[in-house]
Amino acid sequence: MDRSEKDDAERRAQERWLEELLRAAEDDHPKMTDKQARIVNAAIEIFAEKGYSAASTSEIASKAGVAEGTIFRHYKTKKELLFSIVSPLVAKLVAPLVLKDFFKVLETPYPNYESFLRAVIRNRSEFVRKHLPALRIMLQEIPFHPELREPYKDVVVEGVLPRIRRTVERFQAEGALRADFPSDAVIRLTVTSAIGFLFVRHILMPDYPWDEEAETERTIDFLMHGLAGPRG
Amino acid sequence: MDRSEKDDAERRAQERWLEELLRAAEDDHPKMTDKQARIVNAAIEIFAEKGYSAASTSEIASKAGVAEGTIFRHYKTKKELLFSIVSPLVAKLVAPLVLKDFFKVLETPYPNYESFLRAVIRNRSEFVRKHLPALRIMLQEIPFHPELREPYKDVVVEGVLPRIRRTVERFQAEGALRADFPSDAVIRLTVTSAIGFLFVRHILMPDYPWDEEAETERTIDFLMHGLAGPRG
Amino acid sequence: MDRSEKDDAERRAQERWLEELLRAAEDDHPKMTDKQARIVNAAIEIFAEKGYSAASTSEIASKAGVAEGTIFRHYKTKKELLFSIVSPLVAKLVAPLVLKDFFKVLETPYPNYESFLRAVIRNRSEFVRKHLPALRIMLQEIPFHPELREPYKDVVVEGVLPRIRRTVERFQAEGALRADFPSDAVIRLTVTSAIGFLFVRHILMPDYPWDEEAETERTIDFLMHGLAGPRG
Amino acid sequence: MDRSEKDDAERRAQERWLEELLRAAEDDHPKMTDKQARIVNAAIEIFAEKGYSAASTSEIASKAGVAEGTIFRHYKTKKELLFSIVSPLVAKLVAPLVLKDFFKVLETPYPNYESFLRAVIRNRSEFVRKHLPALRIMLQEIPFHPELREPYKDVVVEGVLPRIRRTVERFQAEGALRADFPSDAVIRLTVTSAIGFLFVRHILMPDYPWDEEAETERTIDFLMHGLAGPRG
DNA sequence: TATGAATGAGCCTTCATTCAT
DNA sequence: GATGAATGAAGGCTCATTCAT
Repeated sequence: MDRSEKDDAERRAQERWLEELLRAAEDDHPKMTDKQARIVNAAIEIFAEKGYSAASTSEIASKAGVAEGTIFRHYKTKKELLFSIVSPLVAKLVAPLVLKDFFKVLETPYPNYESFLRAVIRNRSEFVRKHLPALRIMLQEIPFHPELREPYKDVVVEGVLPRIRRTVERFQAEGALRADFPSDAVIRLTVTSAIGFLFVRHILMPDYPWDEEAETERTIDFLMHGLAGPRG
Repeated sequence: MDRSEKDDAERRAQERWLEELLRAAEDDHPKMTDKQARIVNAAIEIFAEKGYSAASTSEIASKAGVAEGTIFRHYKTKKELLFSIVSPLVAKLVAPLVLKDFFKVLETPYPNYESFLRAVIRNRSEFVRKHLPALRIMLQEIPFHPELREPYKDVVVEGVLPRIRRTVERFQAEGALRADFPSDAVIRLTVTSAIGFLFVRHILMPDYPWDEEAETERTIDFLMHGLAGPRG
Repeated sequence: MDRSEKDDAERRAQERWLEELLRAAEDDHPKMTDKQARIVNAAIEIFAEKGYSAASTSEIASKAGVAEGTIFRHYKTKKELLFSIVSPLVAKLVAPLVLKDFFKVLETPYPNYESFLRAVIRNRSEFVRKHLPALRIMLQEIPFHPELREPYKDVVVEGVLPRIRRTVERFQAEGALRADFPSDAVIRLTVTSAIGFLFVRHILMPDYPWDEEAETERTIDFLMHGLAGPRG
Repeated sequence: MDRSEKDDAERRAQERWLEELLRAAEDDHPKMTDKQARIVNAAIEIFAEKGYSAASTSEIASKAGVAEGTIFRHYKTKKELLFSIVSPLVAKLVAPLVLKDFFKVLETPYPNYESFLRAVIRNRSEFVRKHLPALRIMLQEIPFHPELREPYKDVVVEGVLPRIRRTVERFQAEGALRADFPSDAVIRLTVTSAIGFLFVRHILMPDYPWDEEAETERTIDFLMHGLAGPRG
């Protein structure tokens, strides 16, 4: 009992620490004039509502309560306005993955896939809630703007993925995750389950009376059972 | 042995039957003139490539090798052209769900969640491969066109979902699926895992050297373990 | 008497022949629709009146009696419209200079700088009268559009000028033109006098009651006296 | 010999005196703040490079290193800035013509068309070199701004021209200039030859390796031969 | 006096749609 | 049915000009 209580405490500590870490990687919002902020907010609203291409700068201007020319004083083009919204978001999504400390938690004496998932899912859920409209825009526009993906492609494929793969393989070797799946499959199933949850929760059915805590736990429980190793 | 062999045969029969059923619900292609077909194909290509709003009818016309006016002889508006592509697709996606026979398989003497998943996933994978560009367009445009969702909303929420829920709950009652999850959670996890697989397989990483058969089985295995009941 | 009468006849024949030659190099006007012609005419009028940059396509459209969009069906950009007016004009100005036969007249048994000048000045005067507004535009815009000059630069500098130089030098050697000037100076004085006349006549003071015939002769007479060699 | 030496001395004196006179009519440059001077210089550069209409005040401001608003503190409008550059130039070009003393030289005991031309051409050549970019602008914009010409029209047509005409006619009567040309033709040929030289020298081919002294003399020699009277 | 953010009219250009042939 | 010239509204963007600081 003593032992597992201590473990639990450890795990909770881990989770808190990771959430801290993730949260820390997010604050920025450079100084903006009042007008600029209104432009960005109006743009987010309208891009989210009708899509980037179908949104007109004149509509954005009038919703922001500024002259159309004012938009172009702050952003050279409509596209630059879009990118000013989406780029930092993509950056913030990738940021934690490249933090030196991000995966370190899994190398602690009490490594724990479950705690890790919990921390990440919670944090990302908060993140999604906070940036929902801009994320909608990002999902819509990323397919049409390679410039948004390009800078991160190599980082993810060559930097992040191998690290995750190694981590997963260690868990598999230790018997914590099933070893009959290639590590890539484990990653895929983990990620789609987590993102699937966030997508359904925040985008597909945001108005469903979610018990977020419970649903998060269920998703994790489902994942852990689905991926459990002999020891799991 | 005899028993399980018989069961296996049954299951395979079920799967085949369901795949037949799903496939049968798909053939249509109303009579189109050659020109019309070229217009639609060009539109699919260009909508997929740059999005509906950013695509121009003149570009579609020239890719289709017809005059611009010809498009408007067949489709009153650009939007009607979009809908002529996307609407039948949405219909075909919903169609099997409302087939009287679709869930009947689950009421047979050898009900089997796993077989059911296998049949559905395989069929949808084939479906996605066949309609990939149009599905891309659908995913892009559905958020901006309630008219595309509206006709199916009630059917799904009031017709399909309750039926699935009942089915899942029967499996839970029988101990085939875990009963500690609400049926909605079971459905959500099932659907997001399946769709997640199809999305990664066909849209996110279509060029990855997939072993489709194996990956499908892994996804099902993962799901079954994640959702296994005491008997599972 | 006989002799000089015969010479005179020869010279007149030469002049007629050269004028023919110059005139022949000019007819084109590719097929244009009525609308296109109206657009071009309106553009010429307005470009001439207020300059290319200060002219607006909407004004051109309304003067041409067409919709603004119609302009851009025929000319991709406003600049292309400008060039469609000016480019052929520059071409036509250079064209005679590169004709094989153009300077041949000066190699005939009765070479005659004077006749040559007369033919050229008369023809160019007619040319200017015919294309006055477009020439105005050309003069205005050529400094700002190297693309208009570039194609002819080498042709003139390497092809035409040396030929003129040789011709002038032959006249100088024969004593028909003064030999104490470099050939380049002779050319410069000839050209500026001729163009100066055309400029004053058609652009600077088009409303002055010119006796064109007399003034042309005076210009030639002035030139011939100014450039006369010992034999002249 | 004595006589002609004395004449030559007279002539050189005349030339020097006239050049003095012309030069004296030019100094002005009203007091300008440093900023204003930078604005004007930047404007000259940019107007000359791309034309008045195509130049933007913001580009001028940034080249001048001042804020955009600063331009409008000194010049109510962009046009006023243009005029502040061009108007004084036009004035300076006309100024010598209306000087009481300007033609007086021609009424001295040793009147001399040639000396007069030499003095004027030299002076204007210096003038052009000094004000080249602004002169370019003037040439470009004068056709579009009657306000620039208007104030001088009457002065020139009614004041200056008749005086020149009288002078020329006196030379003709004296046999110094050919009398078979109307005085207007003599004036035209003189002016276009002189301006033609300056134009070719400074604008059309500023990079040609001019021997300015020799070329000026040739131009004058050419003019004098072309216009020589029986006595010339 | 100097600034530069803000303005909004107006520019060039695109585009869905119409219609005479 | 098919064409493609013509349309004109609307779009993104520029620019001379104003004004609070």
